[in-house]
Amino acid sequence: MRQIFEIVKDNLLFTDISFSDFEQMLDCMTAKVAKYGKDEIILLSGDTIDFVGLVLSGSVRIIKEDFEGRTTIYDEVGVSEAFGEVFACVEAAHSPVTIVSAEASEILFIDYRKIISYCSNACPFHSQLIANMLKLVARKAQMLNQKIEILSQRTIRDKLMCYFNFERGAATKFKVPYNRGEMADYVCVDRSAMSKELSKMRDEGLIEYFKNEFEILQ
Amino acid sequence: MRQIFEIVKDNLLFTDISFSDFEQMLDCMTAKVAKYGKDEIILLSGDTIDFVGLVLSGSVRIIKEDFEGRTTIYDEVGVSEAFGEVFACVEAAHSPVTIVSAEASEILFIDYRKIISYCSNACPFHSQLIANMLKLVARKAQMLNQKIEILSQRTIRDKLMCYFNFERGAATKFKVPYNRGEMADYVCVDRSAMSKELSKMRDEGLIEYFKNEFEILQ
DNA sequence: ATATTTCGGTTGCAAAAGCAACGAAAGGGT
DNA sequence: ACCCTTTCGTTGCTTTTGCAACCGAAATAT
Repeated sequence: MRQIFEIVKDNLLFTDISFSDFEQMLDCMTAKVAKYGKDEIILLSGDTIDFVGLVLSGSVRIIKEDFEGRTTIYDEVGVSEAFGEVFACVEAAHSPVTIVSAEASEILFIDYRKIISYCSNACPFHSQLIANMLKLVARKAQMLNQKIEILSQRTIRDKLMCYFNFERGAATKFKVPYNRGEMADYVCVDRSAMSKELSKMRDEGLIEYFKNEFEILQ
Repeated sequence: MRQIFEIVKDNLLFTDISFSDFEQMLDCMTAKVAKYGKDEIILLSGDTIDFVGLVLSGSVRIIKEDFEGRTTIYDEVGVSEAFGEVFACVEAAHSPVTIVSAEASEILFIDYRKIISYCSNACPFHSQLIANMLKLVARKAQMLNQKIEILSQRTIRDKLMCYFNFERGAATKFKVPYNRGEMADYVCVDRSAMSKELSKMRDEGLIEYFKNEFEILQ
């Protein structure tokens, strides 16, 4: 329990929530932990989603499978990060996305309704929790905006540079959580075309890379 | 005042807020109404954004200007709808987007901080307001997801069909709020290429259209 | 160690998209 | 009514992208 708290306490959802609050919360919220192996499906597109998931170890991916087998990677969610908040909050009957574990992972599930509705025990931290949830969802919306900015670029090169700029932050060297095929799915272009473009960019002295490590050369 | 309430009361932000609550709110929230002519800039990218805007009449657009003059239309916001919530909620120092009036418009601005922080008057509706705000932002995030789905399509035709499917709902005939150039900016493709594709789709008996009115055939 | 699968770069070709320019039609203002 | 601007379809051309296939290297399993 203490371990779990140590992992998730930095998440926006638990801002100003103490350990004792947390203990009480999990009690009154029918939270549960589940383990998944690599590439296991956590939630299938079309299922109802009424929980918020918190990654305790490993990582999960939000993906969408095209009716013709093509998959788009929406996002990757790492340790202490949350997923499912948005769909839970709009109380969408059916999830438009599928969620899979990208590696062996442990997930803490919290019933969404218990977060947003005041419980009968009148826990004093509920209003704090809702305010936190607001921040969390807003942050997610901001991430989605970034993704839109990437996808609105017209050429593969521009998409890549835009993505790299978000990923790098202030650093010039950075790692991406995807291999080539996955990165192509993330920026929604053909893998071989992307590979071609990356080579060209390296030839022109724009970037340098090795495996999933990239460097922007000024 | 009553007029304003009649316009915005259907917005998610005011679910379960009565008129008397609303009156009290605007008092304690330093809300103000402003008028804009067509194509006036309401907020310039880079400015700080600490308000939620509610469209009382007309409509506004969320756009992003590329450093090389190209503009992308993120979204169009009509009467009784809100904008700015996301950026206000993440307390982003600088807005990544520009907001312009698409036509003559009246906007109600509400100070964001006054919404999310409990005011000294201990207004009883504040917690309701925060819960509403959560729904609002989650809804916005869902819209962004739809936009990503559109942009993740590889061909112009697929982008258009995806967009049309969101716009049409259950109907086969529907109007879009954009002219051709704007629609091209919205789905992030070249206008002439889009025009070409629309003609082809009409030739193939897929769709029919006249001005900004479209119809999906069978 | 060897077999098998995954990964990633490359190539050639076909399809799609972007770009620039043109012109007709529609719309708005004086 | 006339002029000027905006809108939108069209065309020819160039560039970019997608696609399928291949191959060697690396990773993983047997």
